[in-house]
Amino acid sequence: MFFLVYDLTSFRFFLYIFIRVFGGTPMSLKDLCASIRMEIVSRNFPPGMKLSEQILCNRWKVSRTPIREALRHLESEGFISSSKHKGFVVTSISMHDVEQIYTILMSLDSLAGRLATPRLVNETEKLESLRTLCEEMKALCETRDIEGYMKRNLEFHSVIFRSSENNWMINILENLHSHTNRFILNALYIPRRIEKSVQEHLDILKCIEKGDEKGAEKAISVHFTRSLNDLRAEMKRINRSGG
Amino acid sequence: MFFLVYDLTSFRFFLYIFIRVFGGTPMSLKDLCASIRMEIVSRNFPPGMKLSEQILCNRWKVSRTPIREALRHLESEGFISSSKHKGFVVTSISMHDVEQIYTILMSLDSLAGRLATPRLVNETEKLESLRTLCEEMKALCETRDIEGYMKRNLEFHSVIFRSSENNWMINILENLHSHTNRFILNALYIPRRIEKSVQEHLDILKCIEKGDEKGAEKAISVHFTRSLNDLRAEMKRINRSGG
DNA sequence: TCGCTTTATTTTGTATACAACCTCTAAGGA
DNA sequence: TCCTTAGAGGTTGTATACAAAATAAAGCGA
Repeated sequence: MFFLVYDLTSFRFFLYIFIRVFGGTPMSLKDLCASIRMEIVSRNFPPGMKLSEQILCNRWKVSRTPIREALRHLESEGFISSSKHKGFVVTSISMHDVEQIYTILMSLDSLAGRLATPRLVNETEKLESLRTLCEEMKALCETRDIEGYMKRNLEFHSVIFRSSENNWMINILENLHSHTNRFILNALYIPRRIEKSVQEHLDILKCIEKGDEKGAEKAISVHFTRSLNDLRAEMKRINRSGG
Repeated sequence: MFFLVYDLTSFRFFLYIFIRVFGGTPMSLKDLCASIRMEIVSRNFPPGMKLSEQILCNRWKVSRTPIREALRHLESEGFISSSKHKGFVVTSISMHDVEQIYTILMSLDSLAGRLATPRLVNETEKLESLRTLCEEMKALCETRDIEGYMKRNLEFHSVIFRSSENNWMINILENLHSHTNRFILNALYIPRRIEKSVQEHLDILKCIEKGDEKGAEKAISVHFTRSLNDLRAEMKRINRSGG
């Protein structure tokens, strides 16, 4: 069936998927890493879960050697931890971690925004995608599709910091964002918060469109400060109702 | 000989060293990683060097499995890169990378300094070690012991950012600093620069002693900005005399 | 001598085998 | 009944074997 769509530019992609689905060739280490990481970030592999090598082997139809290499990689990214002769466990991410990460994001993400602004001003294509993401967020906010909203939110910030053209910063931010995402999806982001968040994204975009570096920096910093504050309040509320 | 010191609480430690020195048991993965990383940071394994698995196996007397796991770890730390069926190569660090890293350090290291200041004010022990490091730097600056100076310099900043008690930040900064160190040792840090640098460290320390968070943040930011500027100038000078 | 092709050797990628260790269970004694 | 402990079973850590790919080398023709 896949072989009929010859005229698609994405033919190679479909072929790739075909091969993956029917298990023709083993996955590359990078794919393997990405797959396991996705399971963790999506909380399919929840915090504290023991990752048995044998089970992972069966699931991805490879031997323990590549599995272990992938796990070591994820370990240094902070998604899992290992202890000798006891194996790998998915790390848990606490509010304490989120506070620490947000402290970094307030500083780094806004710096990335400042660096990205002059590079984004003339990139009509990327500006357009930022606008689209804002509109989608607005719509998803009204239909209360939190999952979809969070995805766009991450994408919005990614587009900006990737334009900073500072690869060291990009790597750090991608890693940190994936960790916060891991927590936030769990904490069921407060619907009330989202309306304000949409407006903050529009403020950021407005600054970037004007080429106002300092403004963008400030707007991003404010956005993360407020997000953290609201997250703190929400955690308190959950803890009160829970205890 | 080691077996006679039964009454020492550190008996197990000596036994450990004994075993290490005479190669009785294989190294732990962590040790292996640290060893290879040290070789890279110290430029014993220079940028561009092909890391043959077999040679590393012979050197550390372990099989390819733990070597590969260690290499994968160093890969995700950015010290080496790999491509399929071609193996591992020590990454090169360019002035471009250093510019990017310093951009991050200006922001993150000063943030860490701000967070660390209130925690350091009452830690007389750590303040004392910072003072000692400053004095040692001054002395090593006069005897023109660049290597020794750089070691104290890194230690000085490490003591500060480790006191931030933000583990995510500490991990990031440790990694970034080890990369800059890799470059700076190569570039033969300018002797003229060092006098100014000593003074800047004293300024930072003074702010911390006073508990002046904002002052410490600013001083660290200034320090890194100037360091980068001087490094830029030095690179230009080298390139001129080289070309 | 140079350049191309084909073969041989080396090196990496993956699977498997074995050893070391952990954990759970159950038997035995108090 | 509870605690301790020996042992079986299972999991991880490391070494090795084999397959696949890349590099080096030899052969061959111009």
